[in-house]
Amino acid sequence: MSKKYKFAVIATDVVILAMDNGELKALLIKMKKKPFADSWAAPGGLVGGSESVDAAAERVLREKTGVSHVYLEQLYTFGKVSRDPFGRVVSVAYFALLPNIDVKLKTTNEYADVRWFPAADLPKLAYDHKEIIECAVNRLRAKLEYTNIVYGLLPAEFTLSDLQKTYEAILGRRLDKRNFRKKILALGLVATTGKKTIGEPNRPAVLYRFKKRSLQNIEVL
Amino acid sequence: MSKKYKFAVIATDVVILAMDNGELKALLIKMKKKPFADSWAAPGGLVGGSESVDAAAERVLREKTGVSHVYLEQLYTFGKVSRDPFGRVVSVAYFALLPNIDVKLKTTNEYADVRWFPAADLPKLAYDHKEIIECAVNRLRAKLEYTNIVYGLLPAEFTLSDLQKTYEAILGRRLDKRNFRKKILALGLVATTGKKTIGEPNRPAVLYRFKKRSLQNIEVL
DNA sequence: CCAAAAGTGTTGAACCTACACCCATGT
DNA sequence: ACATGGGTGTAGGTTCAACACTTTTGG
Repeated sequence: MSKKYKFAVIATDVVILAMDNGELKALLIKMKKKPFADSWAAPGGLVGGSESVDAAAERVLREKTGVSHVYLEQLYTFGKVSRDPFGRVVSVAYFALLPNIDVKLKTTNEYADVRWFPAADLPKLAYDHKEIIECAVNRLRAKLEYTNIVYGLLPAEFTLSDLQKTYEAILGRRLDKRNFRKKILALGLVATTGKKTIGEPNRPAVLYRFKKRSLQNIEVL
Repeated sequence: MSKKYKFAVIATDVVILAMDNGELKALLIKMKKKPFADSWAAPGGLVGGSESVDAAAERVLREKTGVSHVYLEQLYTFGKVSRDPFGRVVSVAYFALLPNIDVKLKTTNEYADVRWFPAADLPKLAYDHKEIIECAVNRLRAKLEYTNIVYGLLPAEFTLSDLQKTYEAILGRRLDKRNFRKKILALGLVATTGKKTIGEPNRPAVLYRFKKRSLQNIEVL
């Protein structure tokens, strides 16, 4: 870590988000090493010398959740000199959206634990990870309003109520059911699958799918 | 530049933008070294070992223009393995907005030339700088619509026509004068100074100022 | 007096918000 | 039968887009 030659360690931290029962959750790992023993943190890792930063973020995501081909976006780069007590580490943060919270959590012996936490109620976090996760949630919240990013948090088929609950959880406010459905259908981002939910103790709901599962800028709400 | 130890060089590139006579311009430097001799590029530099990435961007800006305390925002981090033929360099890009294009350009002997170019009509650029500058202009364009970021491109006192020309140049479309003025005044972001322009061969215009010169999220257009 | 840019209101259309009841299913 | 969430329309207010002429100055 020479000052003279201006080399630095580049790390990536990935804020992994998913909906769980109408609540936005973030995947955190519990650290073993001092000075952050028993602190929680977003999963991260060093960027390899012949690996792009994007590829490193995908790798970290895959190592922790086994998933790939999900929504993954670069968030911000955290470059304060003393953000890591081990030395000069610049972290390029990303956030990932999973369409399903039921992933096998691969708990290596590198970490003491891996768990989902409500994004609105996080434990004490190591490094500047509180700031990073808040940054991710703010970015997601902002993008909900002018893109179709929400597709990243929903499975292939979903009800309009699922969609509305996702919006409400992230925006932190209730939306009017009739106005919401009118707006969503008018935007033409979703199509019915023809199928309906079955086995629930109430009226079956029509299942929809996203016409396109790629990011598009559109006035959503 | 060891693969094993995962060290890398961290650089910062700063896209410096200013309005010039109703046109958005970007400050570029002409390079001397191969393989980019005589190519143009956004000003950049290496991040020092005991310097935050933000501070490095401020330094690069100051070295090229002599200015500080202007709008400066982190843009994106470019981390492809082969983006720089000299070796593994990860670049944290920023963009700066100057309220005035009349700055003394400090042309060191490090570069062959320093000049302003229309952002819509750039020369051949070194590295991935075309992508970086387009990214900056897109970010600026997007933020025009939901923040007061435009203050960064205007001097302390300006006319509503100056403001409108700035919007039009960056958005790339004409705006209706009456609707524009109605909207801007309704937002309450600007106040009159009481002064008027003098010495122009037409009716004097009232000079306005921004009430706050700090970034705020507001539905602007 | 001419050229140039400043300044100023209205109208119709589109959009947004608020709001309450019946429906289909499982238990 | 009852509990649960699914599904549907309208009316009033607000906002937006389109549009042309008069004013004030310098030359």
